[in-house]
Amino acid sequence: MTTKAARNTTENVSHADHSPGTRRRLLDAAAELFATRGYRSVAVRDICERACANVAAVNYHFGGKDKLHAAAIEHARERALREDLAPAASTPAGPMTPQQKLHRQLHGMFSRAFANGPAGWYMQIVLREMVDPSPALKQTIDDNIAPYLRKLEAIIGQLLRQEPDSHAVKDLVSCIVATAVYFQSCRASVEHLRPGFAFDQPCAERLTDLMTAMVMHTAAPAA
Amino acid sequence: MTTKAARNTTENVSHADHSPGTRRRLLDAAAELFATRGYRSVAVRDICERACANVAAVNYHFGGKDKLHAAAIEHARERALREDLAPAASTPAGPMTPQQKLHRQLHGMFSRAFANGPAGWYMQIVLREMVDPSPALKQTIDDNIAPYLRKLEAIIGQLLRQEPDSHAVKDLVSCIVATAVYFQSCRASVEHLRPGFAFDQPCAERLTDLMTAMVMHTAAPAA
DNA sequence: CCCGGTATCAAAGGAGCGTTTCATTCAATC
DNA sequence: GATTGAATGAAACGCTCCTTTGATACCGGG
Repeated sequence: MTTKAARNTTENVSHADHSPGTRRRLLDAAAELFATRGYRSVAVRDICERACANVAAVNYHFGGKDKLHAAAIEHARERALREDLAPAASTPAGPMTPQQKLHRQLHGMFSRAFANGPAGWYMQIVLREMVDPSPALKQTIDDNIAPYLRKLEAIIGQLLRQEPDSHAVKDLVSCIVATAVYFQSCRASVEHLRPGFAFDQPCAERLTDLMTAMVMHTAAPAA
Repeated sequence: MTTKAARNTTENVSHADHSPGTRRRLLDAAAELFATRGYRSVAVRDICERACANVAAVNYHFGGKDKLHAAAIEHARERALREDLAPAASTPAGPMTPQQKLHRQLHGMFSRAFANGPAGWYMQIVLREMVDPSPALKQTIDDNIAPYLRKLEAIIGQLLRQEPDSHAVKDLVSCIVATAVYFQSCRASVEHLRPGFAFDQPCAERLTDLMTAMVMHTAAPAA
């Protein structure tokens, strides 16, 4: 921290271009590995090997594995915003029905959860965090998960004509999140239980439709 | 040190207390800890401390942590069969509708997942295994999970009038299992996201009904 | 009383991992 | 050219954890 403060006083421009890339490479490697394997399963040595950096670099640039994890989340979030999967669908122009809003939210979640490459890292890290918590679990939840779930609760509460914090609404949201978490964190089990299961975008569409239909049917059940 | 102190003060008593047998105490302690914290998070020392046994006892009696885990699953399975939660409901006398069968299966799963005490250990260990695999993941799946899921697939396939190995059926089963896994393995996250959420039997009933309704509505959707 | 197998115990071995140390390289500054 | 501080690299430290070792206590059969 003293080094960073000294750097900022002398050269306040940007530390991004001053760092010869090691910091950035560490963030990319960390985001990818944390997304695919979770916090505990990834060793600092793994990240440094992939980033072609020395093991001491993590502590030098970030101050520890936990700090790197937090920084990787923010890094992945920015990358996801920049190179989004479906930027075209971001302006549907016009008011959406609650069902459309729901489908849109769920599609955003599942398509990112099943994405390959940097665009999916953020969602995948955050989903992993729920089953394999880092030391900053509560912070991650408050900053990244809770806001998203509140949006879902609002939409589903509207559809069900119930309070967004009722058990009925929150149970549905939990079921949706659970499904995303499951395919993210139980990949080995799913591959053994459902050989040939494809973790791809068509699958994401299928699950999006299933979850949307589940909510809609719960809101307006059959006779 | 607490262990040592406790043992020093009650040396002879502890020895006489060995009546249940070290092996049995290890199995109980292992099953409970594996059920609540998963394979990796539980240290052999934790199990031995709870079982009032020496750390070497695990390797002496079982041959390693992984073997103890496998034995604990079998031990928990037998205990669950012996002191079941709802033995009364085991003889409903008469043919059941597919919906009744489904509700019964799901209630068995969720009530055990939310149970306190030995009756829930087996289900909880097996659900944990999916997100926190032990070295014998595939064996555990084949022996304990896959048969159960095939039953669910048969019932749901019948309800949906689709092949039990179709995506539609298997996706529904995955969603159900995902929900059980979620509340089992994301307890810390759930407690932070839903303060006051009760991991009790009424909650198990609620989720059972929700999952049953979800399948029924998918089988016969509203107009 | 001795003896051999069983069970337990304290202690240490050995591996993996996060972190630290310290020497060195490099670029900018004076 | 010397100096300064950031950045890197190799090695090691400290810790946790699973496992092993060798000694010891117990106990039924010679």
